[in-house]
Amino acid sequence: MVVANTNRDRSNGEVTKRAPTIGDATKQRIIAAALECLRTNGVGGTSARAIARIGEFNQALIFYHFGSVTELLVAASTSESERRAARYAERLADVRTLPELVVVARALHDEETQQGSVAVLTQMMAAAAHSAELRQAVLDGFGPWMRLVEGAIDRVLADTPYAGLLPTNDLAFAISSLFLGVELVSSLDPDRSTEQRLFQTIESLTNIATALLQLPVR
Amino acid sequence: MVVANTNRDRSNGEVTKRAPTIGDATKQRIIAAALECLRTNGVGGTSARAIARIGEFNQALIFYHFGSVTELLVAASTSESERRAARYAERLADVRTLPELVVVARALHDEETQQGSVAVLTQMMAAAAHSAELRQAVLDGFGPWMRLVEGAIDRVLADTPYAGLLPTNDLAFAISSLFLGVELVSSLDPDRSTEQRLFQTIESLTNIATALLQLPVR
DNA sequence: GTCTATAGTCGGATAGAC
DNA sequence: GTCTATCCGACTATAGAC
Repeated sequence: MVVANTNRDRSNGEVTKRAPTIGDATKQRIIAAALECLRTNGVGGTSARAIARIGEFNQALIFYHFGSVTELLVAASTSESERRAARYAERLADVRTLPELVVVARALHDEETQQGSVAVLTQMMAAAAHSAELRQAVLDGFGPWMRLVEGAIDRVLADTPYAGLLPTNDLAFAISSLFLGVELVSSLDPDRSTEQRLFQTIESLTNIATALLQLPVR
Repeated sequence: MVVANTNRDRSNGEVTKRAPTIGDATKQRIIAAALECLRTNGVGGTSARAIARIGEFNQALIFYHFGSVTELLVAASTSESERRAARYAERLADVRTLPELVVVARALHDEETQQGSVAVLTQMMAAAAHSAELRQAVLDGFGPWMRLVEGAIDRVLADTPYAGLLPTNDLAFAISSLFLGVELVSSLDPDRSTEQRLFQTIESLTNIATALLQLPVR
């Protein structure tokens, strides 16, 4: 994967009337192949040719539709972030207590890991090191995600004496980062024992934490 | 970067008498160039030729000393892990209270980020996706690091009612992962405002947490 | 909008001179 | 132990047929 920049999005011409993320079917197909390529081949093995092989289309299509491989990855990152945000929005919507949050977090973690979207994210972050545009796209993707986490934290704290007293945006950033860190380390571990033990510990400590949350503020 | 495997470590022959990590000067020079290349070019831009250009030595030397680029990265990962462990050992040795731990953590975070070793780690994790050997090396590197964090946590908890009651290995894993996650997200953010705010928040919450730690166990 | 063909560059890895 | 020279495959990106 070598960074390059040429013209972009020739197929859309000057004026875009569609929502930016609902491209035509071909673009979606190319994006899907790019994600699959990142997942299975990594950044180092991700090239226009490798992506085209996976998606079974012609390599030149990538340059026609996206201008360069890097710009395709930017589109793929955005697409992936939206998918993730939608999933978290759905799952976190009903969370109102700490035990619920813990259960949902573990389920999401298992799904994300199993489906390989952690692998994609790792590769995206690595690729981001050499394209400011891609770095921004990946960072922008974290925003909505953290806001969803923050919303869930707000609801969990709503019934406690700490409601409105804690900096929930920092808490959301910390919890999201913790989640990300655990996912990344877990993805290196073949048997995932440490990760499973951590989740068990968290679950068994939840009642203590819940009690702490009911404690009056000094 | 394409994964490959050939013979390894021809220069050491059959019997190794030196400690495994104190290779000769040339090997160290090659490892340093590889790390620099990962930092500045990323996985995608890391090749035998690129590394040799940075270190100003001949490209063939890499294959003579390490057998393949992937095996060079394994050696570089180990070297980097040892460097990190030594640094953390030194800094965490005197930590005995929560406020001390927080101060040291922030200082370490700033140093690691500024020196670009977070960037190297990101690229290593991405590269690890396609070499089981490299994945193991990166994972192994986390072990000593987490044990150092665990030691510090043990000392912090020693003077509290929680001494011996909390699963400090899980705590260490969680805190290390949190640290890693924060570093990775921070490395994407150009102005690092979120990160700095988080550390400020943590510092200002330290006294509350210290008070909580003195609370009797139910 | 999709294809083939091609340009020019860079990659891993080895053989063999010194 | 270090170098030059080389094989050959893979890469990005474009031109131009359909």
